Amino acid sequence: MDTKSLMVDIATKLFQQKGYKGVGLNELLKACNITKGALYHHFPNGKEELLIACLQSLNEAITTDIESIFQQHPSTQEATHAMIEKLITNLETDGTITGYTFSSIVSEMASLSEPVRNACGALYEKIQDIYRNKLLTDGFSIESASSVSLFMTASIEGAMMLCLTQKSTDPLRTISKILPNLLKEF
Amino acid sequence: MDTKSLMVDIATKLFQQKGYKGVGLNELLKACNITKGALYHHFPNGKEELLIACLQSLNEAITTDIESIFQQHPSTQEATHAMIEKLITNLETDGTITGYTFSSIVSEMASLSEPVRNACGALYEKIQDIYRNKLLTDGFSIESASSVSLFMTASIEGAMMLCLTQKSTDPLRTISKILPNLLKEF
DNA sequence: CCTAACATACCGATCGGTCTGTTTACTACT
DNA sequence: AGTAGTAAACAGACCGATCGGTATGTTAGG
Repeated sequence: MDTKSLMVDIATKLFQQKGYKGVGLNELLKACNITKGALYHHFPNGKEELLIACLQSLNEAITTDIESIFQQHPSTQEATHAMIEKLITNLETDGTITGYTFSSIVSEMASLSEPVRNACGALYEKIQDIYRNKLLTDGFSIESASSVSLFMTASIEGAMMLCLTQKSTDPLRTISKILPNLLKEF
Repeated sequence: MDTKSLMVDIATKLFQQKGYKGVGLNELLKACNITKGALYHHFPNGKEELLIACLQSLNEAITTDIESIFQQHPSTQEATHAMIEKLITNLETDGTITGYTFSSIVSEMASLSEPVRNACGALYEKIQDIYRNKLLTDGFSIESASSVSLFMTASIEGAMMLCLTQKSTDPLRTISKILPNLLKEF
C-alpha cells in the first residue's frame, strides 16, 4: 500500500473515533509512522485536505459495501437487516464507531467548513440513494421511497449515537426490529 | 443572573454549536466576559467540569420543555409533531443546533470521558422516558412503547444531523410526516 | 540530474491549567 | 456604630505542552 492510501486509511479511522479536532497531527503521524514532510507533500493544504480525502474514501468504501449487501438480498427489509447486523458486528469487534457513520465530523465541522459539510452531505445522499432505489424496486412510490430512505438513514445514524452513549448495541438491534414495521406500512 | 449560571448558559450554546474541543477556554471566557479566575473558582476541575454542568443544565431544560409540550397535547403523535415544529423553528432562527440535541459532544467525548458519556446517556434516557410514558397512555404495550420511543429518539437525532449537512430543515419535516405512520402501526 | 518522496528542525499561536494577587461582602466583637 | 477579620469571588499574569503549519534539508528512483 502506498503512503498516501495508508494515511487516508488510518486517518479515517481516527477521525471517526475521535472527531476532527480530537486527532492531533502528531498523533496521526505517529499512527501512520510517517513525518510531517510526507503529510504536507501529499496534502499541501494540511489536515482539512486530508479529512476531505478521508470522507471521499469513506464515501466509496461505504457505497460499495452497502451496495453489495443490498444486491445480495431481495428486499429492502432483508438487506437492511443484514446491514445493521454488520454494523453491530463492527461495533462489537472494535468498540468504537468505524462503520457507516461519521457523525462526529458532521456535528463538529458542518458549521465551520463548507467543503467538509458538502463532502458529508454527499455521503449521506449516496447512502440514501441506495436505500431509495431498493425501495423503488420493492414497489414503493417515488415519494414514499424518498421519505422512507431518509427516515432509515436518520434512524440508523441516531441509533449509533445511542449505542455510543450506552456502550451497547441494543439500540441498533431495536431499530433493526422496528424498521420492518415501517417498511410494511406503505 | 449569577456568574455561574451565566457561564453554563453561554457555554452550553457554544458546546452545542462547535463541540467540546471546538470551543477554546479563551473564546468561552470572552463570550461570558469573565476571566480564568472566575471559571476555575466555580469549576475547579476546569473545562470538563463545566461541560458536565452544561449537560446537566441541558438535561433539566430539555426535560421540562419537552414534558410541557407532551402535556399540552393529547396523543404522542400530536405532541411529537409540535415538538419537531419547535425544533425546526429553533434551527431556522439561529441556524445552528441549539435544541434538544448535543450530538457533537456525544460523538466527540463518548469514548474519551466516562462522566461525560454518562451525562449524555442520562439525557437521552430522560427524553426517551417522556416519549415512552406518553406512548403507554396511548395504549401501547410496555415493550412496544420502549422500542418506539427509542426509535423516535434515534430518528429525530439523526434527522438533525442530516439538517446540518444539508443546511435545510427538510429532513426534520420528513421525519415529522413519517413518524405518525409508525405510531399507528402498533 | 532532476524531480518526487520524504525527513526534520523550527515557528508563532493557542491550548488548558495554575498561581498569586486584589476586591468585595459579610460576620463578629467591642 | 465602627472596626477588624475572614472567606468568597473574582482578576490577570504566567506556565509548559501542544497545536497546525512552514522552510530547508536529504534521499532515492527514473
